This record gives sequence, C-alpha cells and structure tokens, in this order.
Amino acid sequence: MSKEICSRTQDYAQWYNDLIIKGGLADYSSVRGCMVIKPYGYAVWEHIKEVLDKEFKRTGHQNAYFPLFVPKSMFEAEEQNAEGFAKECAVVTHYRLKGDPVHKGKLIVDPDAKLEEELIVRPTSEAIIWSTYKNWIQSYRDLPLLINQWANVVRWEMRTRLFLRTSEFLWQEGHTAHETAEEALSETTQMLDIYARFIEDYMAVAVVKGVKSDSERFAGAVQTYCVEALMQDGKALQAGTSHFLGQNFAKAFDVKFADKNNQMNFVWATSWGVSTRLIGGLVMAHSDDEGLVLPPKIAPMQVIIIPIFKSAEEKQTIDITVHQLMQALANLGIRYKYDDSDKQRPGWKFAEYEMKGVPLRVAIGLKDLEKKQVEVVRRDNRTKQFLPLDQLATSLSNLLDDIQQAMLNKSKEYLQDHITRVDTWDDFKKVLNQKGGFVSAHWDGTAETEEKIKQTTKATIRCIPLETPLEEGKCIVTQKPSKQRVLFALAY
RNA sequence: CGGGAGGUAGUUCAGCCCGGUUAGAAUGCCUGGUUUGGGACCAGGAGGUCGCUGGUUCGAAUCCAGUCCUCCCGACCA
Repeated sequence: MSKEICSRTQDYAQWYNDLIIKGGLADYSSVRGCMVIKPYGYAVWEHIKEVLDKEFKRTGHQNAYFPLFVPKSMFEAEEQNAEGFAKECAVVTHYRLKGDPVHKGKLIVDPDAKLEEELIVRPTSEAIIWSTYKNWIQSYRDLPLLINQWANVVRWEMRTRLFLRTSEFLWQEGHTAHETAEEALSETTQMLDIYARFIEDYMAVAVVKGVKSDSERFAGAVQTYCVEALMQDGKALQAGTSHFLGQNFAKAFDVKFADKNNQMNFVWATSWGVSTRLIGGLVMAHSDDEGLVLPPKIAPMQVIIIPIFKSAEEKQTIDITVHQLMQALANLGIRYKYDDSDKQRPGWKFAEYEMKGVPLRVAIGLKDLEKKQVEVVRRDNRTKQFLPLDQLATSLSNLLDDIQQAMLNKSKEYLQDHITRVDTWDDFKKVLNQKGGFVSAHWDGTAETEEKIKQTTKATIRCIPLETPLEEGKCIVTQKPSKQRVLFALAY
C-alpha cells in the first residue's frame, strides 16, 4: 500500500504530483526546475509526436533542426519578442572551466574564457530561424516555406510544476513564411485546427478555440490563436498556440522576396507550437483518485493481460489462450502487455495498472477458460464485464473505441457545464469563486478593464472564442458597449 | 523573487526542542518456504558520508552560519 495517492478533494496539487510520480511518468531531478521524463511518460510524448508529425507532413511541412544557442544580437533583433522573453533567459557567458586553485578537485569558470558575445539558450527559435530564412528566401518560388522543429527550449520560470511549467521542456515549433497575409492567416488557423482536432480526437480533451486579447498575445505576434482546455479543478490550461506574425519578423530580419512582378516584399509569417505541457493537461483532465486515466489512442499500453494461476501447469494452459489473443491484438495494431510475472500477485497488478491508467484490463483464469470467457475491466468507468473468447480481440478493439469516445463525451459535457454566462460583476465573481471554469461575459475590449479584472479576481481572458456568435451587450465592469462575449478563467 | 514547510535506508517518515554506546520504524529489496480472482504471510538477511560546506564542542543527524535542492501559497509567466 505504499503507492496510495492523495485524493483530489484533499489536495488537488498533491494529487497531481502523485499521479505523475507514482504513475511513473516523470521524476524530479536534482536540477532546479527540470524534470526527468521516465519511459512511461516519454512513451506518451512519443505518441503525441507521432500523430502530430504525420499531420504536419500531411499538410506539407518538413522537419529541420536549428541551433540551441542564439547570439544576443540576433535575439534582440525583433524587439517585442526579445522583450517578452528577456526576463526568463538562460545565458551562456563562458566556454571553459578550469581547476580551482583553492579547492583541489573542484572546478571554477575560467575568467579568461569569456565569450565576446553572450549566447542565449533559446526560449523559442524565431530569431535563429528568421536569420536563417533570410538566406533561404529570394523569390516567390521559394514560398511558402513550411518548416517544423522538434526541440527543447529553456525558460527560466520562477515557479515550476511537473509538465505544466518546467525550466526546460520539449515541444515542436512550426515556422512558416508566405507570400500574402491571407495565406499566412489560413496557415495559422489550419494549424490551430490540427491542434484542436488532435487534442479532442486523440487526447479526448474538449477545447475552446479562440484568439488572445492584446495583453495575452505572443510577444512579436499580430494575432495569437489558441486552444484552451479546462481542468478538473476548474482552472483553464492553454494547450496550444498558433501565431500570425504578420511581417514583424520579416522586417526585423530583412526577409524579402521578389514577387512575379519583380517587386520586393516582406514575407508573411506564422509560428505554432505545443509542448510536453499537453501531458500535464492530459493527466489533469481525466485522472481520478485511483490514478491516471489515459485515453486509448495515447496510452502506451492499451490492454493489460493478467493471468490468474496457482501453478506452472495452470499458467501453461492460460498461456495458450493468451498467445492466441496477443496475436489477434497485434494484427489489429493494439498495444498490449502480458504481465505473466509471478513476482506480484494479481491484486497488486490490478492496482498497479489502474495507477498507470491502462484503458483495459483482461484477467484470465482457469474458471474463465472453462466458460470460454475473460474478465474485462474498463479504466475510465471501472466497470467489469465478461466477454466471450470468440472474437475477443475485436471486442476489445471496439471497447477501446468506446472508451475513447466516452472520455471525450465526458470532457465535452464538463466543458459545456463549465462555461457560465454572466451579465453582472457580482455574478462574475460568484461563479469564479464557487463554480470555477470559464465565465462568458461581455468586456469593453480595453486592456485597463482586463487588468482591473485580473487584479481583483486573478481571472484572465483566456480567449475570445472563434465560434461564439456576435451579441450586443454591456461590459460587466464599465457598462460600456460590447459586441461579443469573451471567456475568463483562472489559469495554469 | 517574497512567505511557509521540508531534505535522515530505494520510498514514506520518527529521532532534533533538551548534543553523548553500534541512528530507528514501516514499506520496498535479497534468500527460503507457504501462497496467488483486488495491493499476501512466516523466517532469515542486505541496505544510511543524516542534502552540501564550514563553524561551536572532548563529542554534532541534533546547536550556529552559509549554500544547494524540493513542495505549497503568492508575485511573475506566448
């Protein structure tokens, strides 16, 4: 019983940490703000990568890799972008260590090895990439340039949380260049749609698509599109962003192309990314007090098979049936594991794989074989059923589909139930404090009002939703006219 | 970066206030046996520079100073 996790109601933050650590996704490291992603957690990331990478390539993008370091002069070229990230940059100032003359066996930074120009460890790669694009783009024939990079970035955050905000994290960043604003904008929304579809279809997390307010916009962008998800504690999580960068970076890095009329123009740009933060969202969106609950499409193991036996002979009998099942599962492309170790008893295994969020558990004993059936338990709702051995793999495959769908439906319902329309300032505060979730309210469109709301309630505008109809109304704070409701929430 | 809590066996923790044999417990691990349909039981065994550095002292896990790291709350954060 050493692996019990804290309950959600008792301490939500502790519950989240327990899931990550005891579910085997990641470990704390001895490096400030950085974590070790363990094999089970990395497998989740690999699935995310695999699916998204296919989508990127399907839509014409290619992968490339750019340097980890950005010379300071290059970094500061796009002023807004540089300013936005300046406070959280790791900076390389020296390139050599030497023996400490005072403390034998220790090392000190060699003062003679100071760099002429400091190198910034990338917090994002716009600068290094755009300085490169300058050389790659001359003519409209070079456009569009559609590139994605899978990489690590470093942001020196004041306070870190496993997966949600770590000093170093893994992500992908797409950086594209286009002939026209329209084309760049359509790229921006195309990528946003890919994120939204992925998060809903694979991660089974319902999202709201929208655009950021001025104050929440990416530094250097003209418009930031985002997908926002809602966690079980009623706080919002920005799950992915797609930026329309206008010509800001083209101008900062002097990236021009000759059009068909031989006119020189600045290119139009986008950038878009999702990170390992998605895993944090995945964990918080679905899990319960027994452990992780992973959607089948992302789960490293989709089916765990556990034999119930008393002797080697019994196990041999069970093995025959299980091997047939495994072959059938493999044919259907289902990720399974047969845990036939006799080091742990079945009860221990049940608890362990529940903790790890494996969507389906199949238990097979002699009793079942006599009846030509197996016991199957769903992780999402923990219901138990007996399924006939005949066509079992197909039945399990269907069940996995059911689970995937059920998880998404549950998430959608939760989201819908937690978008609350309010029309008064009192209701706004009340809903935020008591119910949580998104509060849909009219806002006068000014940064001042937004800031005032943030100061008094800590809620921020998560997004101006794309799919909400225009509607005349009055700002809940200033009573000034407003044309559309926006979504407020406490956020991670 | 401010406030709070903490760092002792693989893990969770006790011991510290009030310094003193060989630093304990549970769990995990190893060996043997009995077990096996919801985190088994018995017996034996291995495992710790008490975060690190320095100081006080005859003597430091314990007192003092510094430092590193973690967690929580806040500020900050596309």
